[in-house]
Amino acid sequence: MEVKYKVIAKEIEEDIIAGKYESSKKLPTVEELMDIYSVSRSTIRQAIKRLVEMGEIYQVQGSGIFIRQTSKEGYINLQCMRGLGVEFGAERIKTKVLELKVIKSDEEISEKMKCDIGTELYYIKRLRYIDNEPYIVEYSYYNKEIVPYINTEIAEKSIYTYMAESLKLHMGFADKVIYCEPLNYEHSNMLGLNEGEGSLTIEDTVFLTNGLISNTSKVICNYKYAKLLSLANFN
Amino acid sequence: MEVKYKVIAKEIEEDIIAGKYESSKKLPTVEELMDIYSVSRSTIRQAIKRLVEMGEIYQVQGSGIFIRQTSKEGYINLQCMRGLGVEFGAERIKTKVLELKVIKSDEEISEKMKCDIGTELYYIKRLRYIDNEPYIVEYSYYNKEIVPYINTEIAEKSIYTYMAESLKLHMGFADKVIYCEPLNYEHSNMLGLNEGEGSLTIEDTVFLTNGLISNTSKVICNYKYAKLLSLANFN
DNA sequence: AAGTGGTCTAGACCACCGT
DNA sequence: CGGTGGTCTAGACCACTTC
Repeated sequence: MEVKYKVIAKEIEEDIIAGKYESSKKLPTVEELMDIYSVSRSTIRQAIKRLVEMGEIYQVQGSGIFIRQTSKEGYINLQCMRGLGVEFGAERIKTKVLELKVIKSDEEISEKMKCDIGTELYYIKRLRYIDNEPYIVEYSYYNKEIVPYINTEIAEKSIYTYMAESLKLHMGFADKVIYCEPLNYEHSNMLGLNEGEGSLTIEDTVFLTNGLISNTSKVICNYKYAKLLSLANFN
Repeated sequence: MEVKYKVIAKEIEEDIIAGKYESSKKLPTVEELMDIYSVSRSTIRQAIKRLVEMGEIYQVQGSGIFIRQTSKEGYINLQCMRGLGVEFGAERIKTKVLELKVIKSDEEISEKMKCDIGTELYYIKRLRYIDNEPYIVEYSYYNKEIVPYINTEIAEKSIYTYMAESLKLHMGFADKVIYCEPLNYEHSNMLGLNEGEGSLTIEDTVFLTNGLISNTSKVICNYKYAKLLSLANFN
């Protein structure tokens, strides 16, 4: 994170959040930013590109760099994986670990996680609350060769934070499949809804930067509270 | 689209689809690609970056560029806006235009489209089928100052194609909010489902490259057929 | 140690927007 | 036409993986 363009992107982002450009909705020009940060054009453009991808700003050729005024409040951001705690603030999220055990991968999971059948996996079932309302039911599998140890205490907090900060794993990217499925009896009970009502469901496959799959999850969301946000581009 | 890095990205993508790297799952090195296309390092890196964003490949520092083996078959891709016809093939999609008229923007829509109250808008309601199964109900509003003319014939095909190719509009990016909502009586009938069942719903706001909003839509999807795909990154 | 991707520089020229 | 972003080049050095 100590590379220049990431630091500059972060500083610009903080300026935006602090309201520095609130009046004009416009950032300094690329040239001005080069002067401000004493770096080359391409470094500025890398920083800007990062902010464009994060949905903070957009660029108009010949005109300038403008602030993108999309409220991200209350939405689960699909572009950038951070975990619920980071997204909403750890104090709003409570987690109950319902099951946590080591299992051996069967054919179906091996297919998804591209691992051998019989590979040891952590299987974790959690119920997570937001502002004390049942929010999601989550089933997840972690490859024990990559994540050698998880206990209840860790699973009650953020497993992603644990993986990144304690295990120093480099998480790279994730595939997410999103669909709607009728709730079964158990899940409807857990979420305080009725059987047969819809659920917003997300299936995640998480890859390390080296391309290995660390975990897969199925997340069943309470449709009353869960809203996702995605920022698309035309190509 | 005639810029070098986009052309190169397209060629590499076609090679991938054609199965050129199927055995190794690995692309040539950046250096080799520079030679192959006779361009500079940064042009190759721009092309590669584009393919990374599209979820085609991933890079591992010190190791190489690898093919990302995610099946995109049958999913609506959230990253890149193309319209259903392009996504699934125009022959699989049929569209029935249920309503098409010019209205004046009220407070609620003006808020969403950041236009003045009273601005003329096209209001279009469509039912779209995939493989002859009812797939989505769509309500959309187009700013008439930007899209001055739409008729039923156009709305039966792809409005996006019309905007890009006939009107030469430069579509830039879009916000998408995704949630699940119980179907009302009318929509359940239209989709051949039961009232109260869930629906996967997407609210789109589409921006031109200059930051103006051309249209907003609410798309109610048949949960039995609609699956979305999103590719996330850790930052 | 060799190979390969990641960051950064300095500079040139092009394309588009607004006055 | 001046201002501003978009593309491209050539080259240097760093960081990580692999052997």
